[in-house]
Amino acid sequence: MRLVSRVAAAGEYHRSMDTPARIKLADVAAAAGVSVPTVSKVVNGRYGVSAATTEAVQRAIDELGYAGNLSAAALRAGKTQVLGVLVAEFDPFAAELLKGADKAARGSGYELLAHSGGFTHGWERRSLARLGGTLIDGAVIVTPTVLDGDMVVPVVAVDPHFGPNRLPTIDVDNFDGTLQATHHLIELGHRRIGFLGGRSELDSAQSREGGFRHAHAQAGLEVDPTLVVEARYQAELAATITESWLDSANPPTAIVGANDVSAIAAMNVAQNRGLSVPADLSVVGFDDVPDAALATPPLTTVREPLHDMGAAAMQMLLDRIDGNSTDTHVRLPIELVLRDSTAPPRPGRA
Amino acid sequence: MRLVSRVAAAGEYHRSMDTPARIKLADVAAAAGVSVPTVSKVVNGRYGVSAATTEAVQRAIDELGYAGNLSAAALRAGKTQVLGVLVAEFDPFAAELLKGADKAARGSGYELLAHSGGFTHGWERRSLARLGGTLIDGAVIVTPTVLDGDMVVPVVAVDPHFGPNRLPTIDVDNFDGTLQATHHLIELGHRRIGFLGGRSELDSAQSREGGFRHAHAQAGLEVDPTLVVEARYQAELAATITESWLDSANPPTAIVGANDVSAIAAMNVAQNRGLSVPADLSVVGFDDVPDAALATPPLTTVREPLHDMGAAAMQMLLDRIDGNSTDTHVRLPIELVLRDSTAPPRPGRA
DNA sequence: CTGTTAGCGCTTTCAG
DNA sequence: CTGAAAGCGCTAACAG
Repeated sequence: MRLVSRVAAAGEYHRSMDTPARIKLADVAAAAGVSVPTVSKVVNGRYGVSAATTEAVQRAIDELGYAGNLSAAALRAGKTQVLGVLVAEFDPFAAELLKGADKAARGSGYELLAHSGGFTHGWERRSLARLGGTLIDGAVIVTPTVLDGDMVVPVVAVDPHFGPNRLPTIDVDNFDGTLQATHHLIELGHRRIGFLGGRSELDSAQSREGGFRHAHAQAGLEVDPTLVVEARYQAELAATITESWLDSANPPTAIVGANDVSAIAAMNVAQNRGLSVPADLSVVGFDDVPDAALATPPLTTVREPLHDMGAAAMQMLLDRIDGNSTDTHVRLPIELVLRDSTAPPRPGRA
Repeated sequence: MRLVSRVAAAGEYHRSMDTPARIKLADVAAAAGVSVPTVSKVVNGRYGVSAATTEAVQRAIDELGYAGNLSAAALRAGKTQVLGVLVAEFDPFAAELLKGADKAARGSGYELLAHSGGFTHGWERRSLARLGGTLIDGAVIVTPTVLDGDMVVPVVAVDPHFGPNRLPTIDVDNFDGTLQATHHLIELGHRRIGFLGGRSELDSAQSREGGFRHAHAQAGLEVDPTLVVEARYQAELAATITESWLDSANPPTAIVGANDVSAIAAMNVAQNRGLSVPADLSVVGFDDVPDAALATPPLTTVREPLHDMGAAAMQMLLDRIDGNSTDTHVRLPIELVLRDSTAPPRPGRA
């Protein structure tokens, strides 16, 4: 007997040295002299507890600093008043969306949890399965690549890489983006324009190429097939393709990148060859990531309203959860941001 | 017997209509023809499972797309291989830190969960209590104001508003920041410089005021007591104070804001009075939030390396968890970013 | 109004 | 090597 209690005391002493005891419902119940379920009712504001008891429990809660255990509550109740924003990684794109989503969620009665699922294939599905249904009551998923069928919880996708037909979606008019960008170059006088395409299996990439082609058609221009190559949104590929174009007998005077990364890579290649951007080569990007404005020269590009997209996605999720949802697709406007990487072609080279 | 199975079948059918069945360990076990604990062992890579069984289980997992339930696992095991970044809200400051933390966590074997606790007093403690110990194995807390004593899980604070003595901390040299900013103004020729102070109860605010004063001392200059006023990091207060300074008989020719918000408010006040910034009034801020660069004119300010701070905090947390931790305080360098809101004072007014 | 009972999905002994 | 039993902290029924 004596021994046991001394051991216990030692254990507690040790614990208080590093990790203090996590106070739980049972501790509060003991302190208030009531049962565990009663405390639970008070915590969750359920009816059927006397004012006196409520007050006693509340005092115990405050004194002990009880804050609950999300995992346990989630597991049991199946809902949590927490919404998730699921991303592959916290990159600039995702961070911006997150800010918008946070703002939209404010005051909704839901807390926000953002989760980065890593780069592995199928992160969308895995994150959703691991968190959905217990930890989070719904999710905004950012740029999912694969995600089919019914979900365990309400889900809204932002800029999914597979048309807006499968999931409630927030996206931008990718077609219109490259349309404007290409139109801008044509208006400056460019006639040979290269297109560094995205990942052709993705919906967004196809739309962006479509806009590029349509701008040419509108202007009565032919698209040289050798000037439309798939750079798969990657810097290295974009650089290689740009090299080969500039090596050719009849190089383009301007390039449209399907994303900023490709466009910036193209600028670098040109500049490393002693060419001037935009005097010798004009370049336009897509996305307007922070790097675009910081590039030398600052990159003309198509801006997506990231902040608004995050807010719109969260709002749509909230609507779906409340049940008063009708929208299934919101498309936000893009905007061509003119900076210093575009100019008329050199005389005689157009 | 017969009845029971028909009821079950009906239940499953109905469920597949809206929310598909959440597959659990038991489902996998049934499919693989083994017990639940055996599947658990396979999932967690424990020893003591035959190769044949492992393979069968693995196949069932893949087929069913099992992904586990974080809440349940957390509740039982007490650890999750997930680390948290706790913030009051996902503002630009927090988003930037998050990116850095994400990068540092990559490849560590931990996933990242970011949580915005809202604006309520004591969000730091509540978020930590709700998530700590079950959902997350450790946390980086951004700009906590109150947080004492021992924590339930390893914790690292970023830019806490109370000296670096209580928690492992990542911060910047606030003193050096305003020192450099003020020195810059003095070098330009300014002699009457106003200081829009922060919240004086906070450690960071005191250091920033200290740097301001020290720069004067170094230059052999007196600080006019009427030119050091507490704006509490708030735009409205900063505006009011600036108004009164500009109304005075001997107004300052330059202003140092304890944060960018104050500085930008001061610029607006001056410009609304028809004064030119920087010709009539030079202004310097602190933080380098995105608004600073976008202000008119772009604000000269003290930049904190947010990205690096997030990464350093995560690294410190990882070290603490691994036990091979020695550092308890890392201080990152600030940098004075010269933009267009500072210039020499008008001749004869210095 | 309060407490007892049961169980969410998972992991951990510990028998077999 | 495998399964049966117990329980993490909490909440939803129900009984008292």
